Amino acid sequence: MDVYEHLKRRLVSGDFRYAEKLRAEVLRIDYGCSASTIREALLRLSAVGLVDFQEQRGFRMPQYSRRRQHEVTEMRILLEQEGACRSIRNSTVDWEARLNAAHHKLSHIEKRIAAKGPVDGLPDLWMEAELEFHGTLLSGCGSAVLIDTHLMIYHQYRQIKVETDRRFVHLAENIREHQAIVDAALSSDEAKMRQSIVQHFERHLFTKEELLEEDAAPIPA
Amino acid sequence: MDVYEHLKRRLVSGDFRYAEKLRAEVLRIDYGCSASTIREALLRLSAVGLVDFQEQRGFRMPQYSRRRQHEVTEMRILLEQEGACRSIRNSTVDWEARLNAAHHKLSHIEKRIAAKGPVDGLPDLWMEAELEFHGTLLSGCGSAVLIDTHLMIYHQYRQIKVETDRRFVHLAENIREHQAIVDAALSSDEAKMRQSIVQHFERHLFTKEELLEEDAAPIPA
DNA sequence: TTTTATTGAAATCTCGAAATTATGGCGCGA
DNA sequence: TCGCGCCATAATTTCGAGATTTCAATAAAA
Repeated sequence: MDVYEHLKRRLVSGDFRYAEKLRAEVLRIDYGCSASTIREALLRLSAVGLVDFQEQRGFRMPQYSRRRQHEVTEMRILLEQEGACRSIRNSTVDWEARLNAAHHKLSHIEKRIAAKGPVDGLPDLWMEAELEFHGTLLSGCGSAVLIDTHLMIYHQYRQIKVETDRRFVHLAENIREHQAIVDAALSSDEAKMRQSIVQHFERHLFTKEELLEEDAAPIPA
Repeated sequence: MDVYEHLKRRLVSGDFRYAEKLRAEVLRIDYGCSASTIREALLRLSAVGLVDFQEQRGFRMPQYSRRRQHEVTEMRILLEQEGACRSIRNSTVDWEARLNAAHHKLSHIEKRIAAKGPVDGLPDLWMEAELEFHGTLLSGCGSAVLIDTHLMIYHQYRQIKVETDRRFVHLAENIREHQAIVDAALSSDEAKMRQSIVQHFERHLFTKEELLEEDAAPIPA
């Protein structure tokens, strides 16, 4: 079993609570390996921002913070706008087809959740399909560096938003917003793409006041 | 001694040649510690893109590639434009002063190099001052995530460009370009800032043809 | 000659124990 | 009662040896 990949999955799937301590000696039991192997995975995860690491004080799931959610969301906007617009500029029929397919799969799952609620393995399927959709959006941009950087930020975002996203509060809006992104792609309209991406994310940004409020006293998710 | 930080420094300072193998058992001698400790540092460095890691095949200094230089440069343009413009929007006297100071230090070193050549510890001083300058540029942007992401990309850029940058081929242009960035900052002119940043980097971008040429046959730095 | 097997050496990875450092409880003195 | 230092316990980090895998050189076969 690949400890690194599996721990990463758990970190962005809400298996750990915010600020929860991650003890190698405890986690080793789940994987039947030594603590060193777990430590190795945790160190790598800390380098990509999914684990908080302090020397001599061990590892933790990151603390939730509005400011961090705000900044990571801003970063997603920046990177997805750039990547999507470059994909449009390089636009191929293949890319459009793949984006359409990814959107079709995603919206199918979203509609099932809208009908039945988040049952079965639907939340996991949704997470997978959502990543696939946003990944496909950038897949035509022509820059592996941009794609990798975005993937890193995407996982940080997922980790911050698991708890709320798993409740699927904004399902109807999400469906509309994803559709708007596909429309912009198919009409090769960069301005519309930029606008659609902002609209998709702006509800997860905070106002200056909300951020300052947090500085005064920590606020749970 | 902090193995991680020291190895990082060596990786971006040209201590290793492109694609050179990094053997933990060899490096341990430099640091007087066990191979596991080196391995740990190398794994973390691989997570931030400064070391190539392949399972069961060990660690390497990354291979040079035009495409990678092109993509990382594009990424720096994107992130520094965004960060610098946000710094301008939040502009404070303090930020302007710090940018001015960082630029003053940098251009002082650059002028000494222009006069005497890259002697003494000047290249190291230059590297430090250049990072300080570009870091200060973003320091007022208000986003730790943007700053951290930029820093990661900055180090990747440095690693790719050490060999050429240490020869200080474009010193005169660099001085002018840094000055243009400071001017844009002091006049709070976002459009001019974006333009100055592009001008500072565009000579490190490649044409489509140059990139395709590399795809046919690998090309050394 | 070219390709495939074999085999020994070298590199990598995993492990559990030892060394180091933090943490929390208790007594002492203010 | 409160603060401070000390000690026992627990957690983290380092280490070197053993197990596994890769690499390279040579031999065998096509």
